Amino acid sequence: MGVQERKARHKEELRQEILEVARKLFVEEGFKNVSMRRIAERIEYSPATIYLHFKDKSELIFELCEETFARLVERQEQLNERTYDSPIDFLREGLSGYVEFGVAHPDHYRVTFMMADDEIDPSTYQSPDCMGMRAFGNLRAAVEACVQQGLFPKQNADTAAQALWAGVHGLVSLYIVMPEFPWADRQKVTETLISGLIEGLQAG
Amino acid sequence: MGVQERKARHKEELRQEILEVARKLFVEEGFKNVSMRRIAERIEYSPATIYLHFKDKSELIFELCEETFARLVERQEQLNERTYDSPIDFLREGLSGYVEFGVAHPDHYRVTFMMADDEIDPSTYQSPDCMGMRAFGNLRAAVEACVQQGLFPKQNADTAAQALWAGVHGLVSLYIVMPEFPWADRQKVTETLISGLIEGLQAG
DNA sequence: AATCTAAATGAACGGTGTTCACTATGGGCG
DNA sequence: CGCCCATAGTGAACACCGTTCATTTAGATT
Repeated sequence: MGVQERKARHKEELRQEILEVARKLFVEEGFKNVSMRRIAERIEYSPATIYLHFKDKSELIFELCEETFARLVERQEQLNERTYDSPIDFLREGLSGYVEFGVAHPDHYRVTFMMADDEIDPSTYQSPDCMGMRAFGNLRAAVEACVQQGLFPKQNADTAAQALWAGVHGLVSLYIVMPEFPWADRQKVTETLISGLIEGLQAG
Repeated sequence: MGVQERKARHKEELRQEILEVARKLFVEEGFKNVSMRRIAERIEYSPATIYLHFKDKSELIFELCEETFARLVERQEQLNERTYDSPIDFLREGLSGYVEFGVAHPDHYRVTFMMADDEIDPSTYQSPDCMGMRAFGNLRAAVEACVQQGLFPKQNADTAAQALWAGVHGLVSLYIVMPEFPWADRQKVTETLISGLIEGLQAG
């Protein structure tokens, strides 16, 4: 009965090859230029074959994004293992890490958090246990810690977390969409937004 | 020579009819579902005719966005005519107006500030005198006033304006892309971000 | 050798933006 | 009036896209 296993292995290999080729196309030429036909050409199978392994294009790209966002989540959880003078330092670290990550993986970020429901399927990309949402969850937890220690007086954890998220998301998405904009100094802008918001939340 | 004028008028009428039909399709069915062929069908001309009036689809949609963003700019400039106790009140008004506007015109906002360069042409959408950029310019001016009056100590106007812009842009774009997200309370989140940031900038 | 199963595909469907050689219309002029 | 020419308009094509499905192919089982 080793035959079935070999077949299954073979199938999994092809699946991985599809992902590999798609990943390469995706990071090198962006979402728009990844087409099922081009992937098919590169793996030397017909386009229809891809549909034996993935429901549709959205699902395929989703896996690539999950893969990449998993690295952000991992990094966030590594941060968790260090100790900090204050939960605010931890939060700050998480926020700037988020921005760095987004800028480093613009296409993955775009697909995950900047695409309309007619291009991607929100029910998969925004499900509570997908990596993008888990990344936000970690951020929320960091805010929760601050609230619990009374560092963000009069703040609700959810509200504060969402405001902070919007802030860093705004940075990332503008950096991605407007690389030619005459930014004052990205580092400084990022710092100003993060520190500004945190101080504002502390002031209450 | 009234003939040429009549012809020119007729041409302008057709141009306006194209825009009108496109606008209707655009707000009712979103960017993705506005196709040159569907516009052509509705104006009862062939698709090729549209290209006698617009360079390409991007330019056509751009005009619609300009039109709409012009209303934001206008509103901002009306704000300018009132007087405020503090330039901070004026700034706050501008920021919440920006968010309201974005949420009210999600498709126009998406095209103007959330699309990649392979879908739209940044050199037109991000030119310094397009309405989107003028809207930011007004915001920047409001920040400048705060800086000049020493209300944002140790802050550079550009850096602060860009941070604030990123903040409100983040709100708008997340609201647009994730309408199903369990927002705490959009009003409160918006308030938290705007007030938080402003207080942070005041604290310096 | 015949049969069954799963993988793979060719060809099509219905769409997209865009271009271009061509036709048709109607005003200007001899 | 009839001819000419500019301009408006178009049909058909190009080169793509995602997706589906009836059909073929290949390989293992009986």
